[in-house]
Amino acid sequence: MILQLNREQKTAAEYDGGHVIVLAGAGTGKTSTIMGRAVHLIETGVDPARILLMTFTRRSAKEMIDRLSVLIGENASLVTVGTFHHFCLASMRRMPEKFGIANATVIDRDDQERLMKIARAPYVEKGVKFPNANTLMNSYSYARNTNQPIIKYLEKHSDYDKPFVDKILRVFTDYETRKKQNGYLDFDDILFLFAQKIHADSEIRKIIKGRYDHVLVDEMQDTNPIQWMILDGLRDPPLLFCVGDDAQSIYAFRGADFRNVHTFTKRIPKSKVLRLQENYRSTQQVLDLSNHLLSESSIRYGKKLKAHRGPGIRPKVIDFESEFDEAAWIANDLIERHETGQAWRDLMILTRTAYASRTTEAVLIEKKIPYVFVGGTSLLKAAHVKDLLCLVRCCLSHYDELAWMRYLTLWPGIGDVTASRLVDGIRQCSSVSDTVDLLRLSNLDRSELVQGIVSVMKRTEDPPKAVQAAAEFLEPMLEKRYQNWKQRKRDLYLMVQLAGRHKTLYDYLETYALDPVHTSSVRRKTDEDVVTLITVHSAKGTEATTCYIIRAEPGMYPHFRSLGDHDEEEEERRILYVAMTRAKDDLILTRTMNQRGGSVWYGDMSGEHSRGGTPYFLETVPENLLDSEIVFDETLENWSSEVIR
DNA sequence: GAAGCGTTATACTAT
DNA sequence: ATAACGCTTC
Repeated sequence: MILQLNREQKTAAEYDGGHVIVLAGAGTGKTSTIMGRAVHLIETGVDPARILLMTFTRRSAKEMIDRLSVLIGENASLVTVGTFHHFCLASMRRMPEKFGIANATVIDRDDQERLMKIARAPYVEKGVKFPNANTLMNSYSYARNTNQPIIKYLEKHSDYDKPFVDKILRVFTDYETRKKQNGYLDFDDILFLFAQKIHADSEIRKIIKGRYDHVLVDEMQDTNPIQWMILDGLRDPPLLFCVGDDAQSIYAFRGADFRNVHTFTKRIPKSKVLRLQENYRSTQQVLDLSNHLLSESSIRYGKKLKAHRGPGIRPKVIDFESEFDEAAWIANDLIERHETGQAWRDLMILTRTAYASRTTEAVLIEKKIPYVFVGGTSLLKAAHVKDLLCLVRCCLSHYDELAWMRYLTLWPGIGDVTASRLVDGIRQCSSVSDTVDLLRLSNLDRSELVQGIVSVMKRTEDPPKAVQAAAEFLEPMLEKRYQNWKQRKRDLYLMVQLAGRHKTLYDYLETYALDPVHTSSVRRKTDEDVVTLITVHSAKGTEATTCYIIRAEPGMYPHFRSLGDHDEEEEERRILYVAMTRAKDDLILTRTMNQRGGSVWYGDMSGEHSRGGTPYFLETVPENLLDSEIVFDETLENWSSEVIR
């Protein structure tokens, strides 16, 4: 297959004057240019194994791999492609002793939060407000990703007094201690440890740098300071080829700063800026609306997307009384379009939050419209799958506190208190078989509890057998616990199947901690003709002929939680911009009169005012850019809230 | 009084 | 799906 590149893209792909940043607007062929770069390098004699390609999301990593293998065949598998986290962890696993991670277990966001909850518990007093585990985790993670002392962050981003800040700092210290005791590695540790070593240890730096000649980076605008440190440590001799768009920076909550792409040439000596400006994806009217949105910002993005494809159809906004009406209308519209010849896969529904799409999803199911949900909860986060995996984890280590807590509390009669007492004992053991003896001797009248452990332990050498044993053992108990057991049971046996792809249980658990499998993506084949229901964050880099942006009402864009913080409000603008620029031909925004919208959150009642200027992004759109329509519910079927349950 | 359990309100984005 | 809270049980 041949890659068609325009002049701008070709210049970028074939640039050979050193480090380079390519500023590429939405739809200007970013991915194609990166692909073009890789192909060009290989054609001019670069060993594919000496190319490293880093992305931010698993989704784009997968897309890169797929496209690369179409373009260059077998050579594609020699190129290192992955997310920053994936690359760092894999590099560290190649020399685990040097990084001190020989026995470490990677924990996901869910486990981090549980651990934080445990660390937080002793500091909670009745009647005294204290940030919840999720909030604490966010602050802590943000501070680490931006490489600043947590105390500095708290002083700047909160109005807590000193004793309160001290208390929070103690929680974080406890969290660190517990993490170390358990041998856990959280997502931030993966980047942090790697960044630290590559800077502090010249021997390690030499080894890792020595593996590559070229480092290609996608979505550069989403790099946070730690990721910058990593790139900094990887360059010279490897050359950087970074691609990004300031207007599409939507990961500030993870420490990214869109200004990074502007300061690139200052930070990296002898580097160059190239631009891609021609949009191939959308029609001009879609871009006019998107351009307008950016033009109202206080930030100058210096960007005006020009369509290569001509004027097209004007975007429209439709108002509904309720989210049920909205969902019903969308379902009807999808069916209509499908009947008139559009493939399901050409239709995409974009949502600001996973939660806000619940109603729409329910109607898609009800109307039997085939769809995939991308973003939000993964299979691995589902309670019953966690139950299964915690039993497997217990069998691998007696000091995995989180796994033991979960497994023990599954049993009737064992709550948090009893479980944590038992865990204290278990952690004193020297092995899992020791633990089995301990549990046998303890005066619990729960001898079945031990049977599960023993039965999985016998099979630890054979991952699918071990996972199957765990599933069979837990089934009777979980069946009573969960309502829609038939569906959930399938997930468990899916996990058994997946175990077949791994040689060891350690490998199995680590793979899915970093790359959680999403229910929908496993249940459906990738090329199936289905509608995509997707969070805007996950949708970056994708496109569809017809796009619906649902719940595009006040309170969503900008999201009400960002109100009052100018930078956050502007990030919300970029989120809507990303959503709009996904559409090729048809852009449809839908709104509801939901509680969160209207004056409640923007007006006097809540007391919250936007200080950033524009309170709601679609308030001030000129008529010639956006058609508008109101749909009353007589025209739709009535949807009761019972449908949702 | 401690421990477990059921009820109710509430929910942003992702490696 | 989970946190916080009040209620029941031992």
